Amino acid sequence: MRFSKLLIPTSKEVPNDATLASHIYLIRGGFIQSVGGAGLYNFLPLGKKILDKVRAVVKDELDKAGCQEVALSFVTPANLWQESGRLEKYGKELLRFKDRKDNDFILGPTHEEMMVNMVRQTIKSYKQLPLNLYQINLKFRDEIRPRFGLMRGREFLMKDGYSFHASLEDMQREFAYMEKTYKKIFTRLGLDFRVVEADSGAIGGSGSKEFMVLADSGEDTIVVCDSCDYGANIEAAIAKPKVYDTSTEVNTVVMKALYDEGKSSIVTFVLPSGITLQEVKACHSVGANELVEYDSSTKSSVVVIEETLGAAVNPSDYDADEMFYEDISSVCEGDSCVHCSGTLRYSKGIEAGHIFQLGTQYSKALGCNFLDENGKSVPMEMGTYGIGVSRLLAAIIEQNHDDKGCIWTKESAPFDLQIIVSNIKDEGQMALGEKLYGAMKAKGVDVLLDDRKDRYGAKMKDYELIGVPHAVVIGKNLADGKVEFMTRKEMLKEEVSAENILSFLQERF
RNA sequence: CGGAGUGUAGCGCAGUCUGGUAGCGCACCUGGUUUGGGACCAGGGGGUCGAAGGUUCGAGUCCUUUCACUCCGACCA
Repeated sequence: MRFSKLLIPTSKEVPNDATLASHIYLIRGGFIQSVGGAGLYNFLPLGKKILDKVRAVVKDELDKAGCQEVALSFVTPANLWQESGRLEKYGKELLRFKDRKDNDFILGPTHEEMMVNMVRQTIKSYKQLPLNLYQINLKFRDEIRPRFGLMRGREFLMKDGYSFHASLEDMQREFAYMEKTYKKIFTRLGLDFRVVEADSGAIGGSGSKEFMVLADSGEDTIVVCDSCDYGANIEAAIAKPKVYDTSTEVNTVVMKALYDEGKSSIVTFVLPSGITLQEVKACHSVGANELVEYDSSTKSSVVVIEETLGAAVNPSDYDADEMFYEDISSVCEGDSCVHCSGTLRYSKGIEAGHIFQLGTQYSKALGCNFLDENGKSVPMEMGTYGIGVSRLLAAIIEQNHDDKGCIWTKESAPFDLQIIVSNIKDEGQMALGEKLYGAMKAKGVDVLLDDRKDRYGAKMKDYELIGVPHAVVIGKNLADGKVEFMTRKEMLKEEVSAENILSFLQERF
């Protein structure tokens, strides 16, 4: 590709709403463009190219793992969501609309219903199982507050996969296999990540693991052990129980627990003083949909006591209809790891993938059954597996940038090599540039030739901003028979003689 | 949904208090000079001032309504 023909509006100006490096550089580098609607972006040629490369890595590994790609209709009939019960549960994040005949539709934020619908129409026997289907398609979530560019957009590209099994054991086998496959994907993309135990949120299900790209700008707090590979989202993290006795001071937190159909109850949580309530754990302990702040002296109907307090509290101090012990504490930095007694630390992560053991939640609700060996009709065991493909672009930059711009990893780079001709009016420089460009292209190397009229400085700034891994600079040193080979990371420059540069490149690429 | 702000050229902003010819920087077009770290000179194009209504001889500016966006918070595979 010739730079002079490329649609890539790079800019010196930082968009005034951008705070994250990925947001700033993706816009400044001309990869994406704001559309004006909150959380909506256009992908310009280079952004689209990177998106496709990341997508290709995901697809390649999944296909190798025996998954099959499909494409589900983006517009989803609302009645499927009615069947699963999620139409009410999902709330305002779900974009709903009507067609001309006044039928209800939604834009899919995730496609369990659609995929289950597809499978229940085609799979009837255990002999057809297992099956792992996925798609890489646009999703829409009407986020309360979209922000951070591609990190939390409303429209985004997600890979969502679903597996169907005749037994729980087979589903768990596939779950473990997907974890392995995901590790390969993130490793190929050059990311530093951690697999952590997670809360499964609105999708539901039991076992769930998140793939966290480690970055200070991440929105999630994860707990990691410094001596083994234990990691968990703060919402699901556990630590080695601490020991308390009757001298321990306790605090109480009163909250209102909300349930389906507008039901609610007042709950008192009892914790050692100095320990914060982990709201997600607390929410699960009472089986509620949500906990909200509540300040009143009304009598609580339920009392939940942090389980490690044990005999350190006297249950008769509390008056309630129901009382039980449960782990409701936030893990603190410095706590001990349950697996190896190592020290736990907080870290920030970007959730780039999430895998769940769904079980039969959706297959039961939607009647996705098959006949087992005994001719009995039973619901399929399911797993579900997501990767935020467009978010990965942001995650790659969050982890790979400097104060000058992007530093794309090998498999995500928009080009393999950039050839910078410092002064295109210098015939010698331009001729060598064209020669290298032609030779590299012929070899199948994806190369960008900067043949613009601009000066050296402008071209270098754009090179640094765009972040192609390597470049050849043909400039005034050509008069002495020398050119430079540059590596974007650390901006290392190697002097190579103009005579040898072609064979040098032939060896490197 | 609470709190705070902002809507003026593709982008970033001034002008609004105190009503009187629509401005600046970047980007863009033409010509010339320049070519190792975002060049310079000269000339030029581009605007329903978010929208609707009102006050006024006259509204970007004042009043009313409305829409959108941004930030902080709550929320969130």
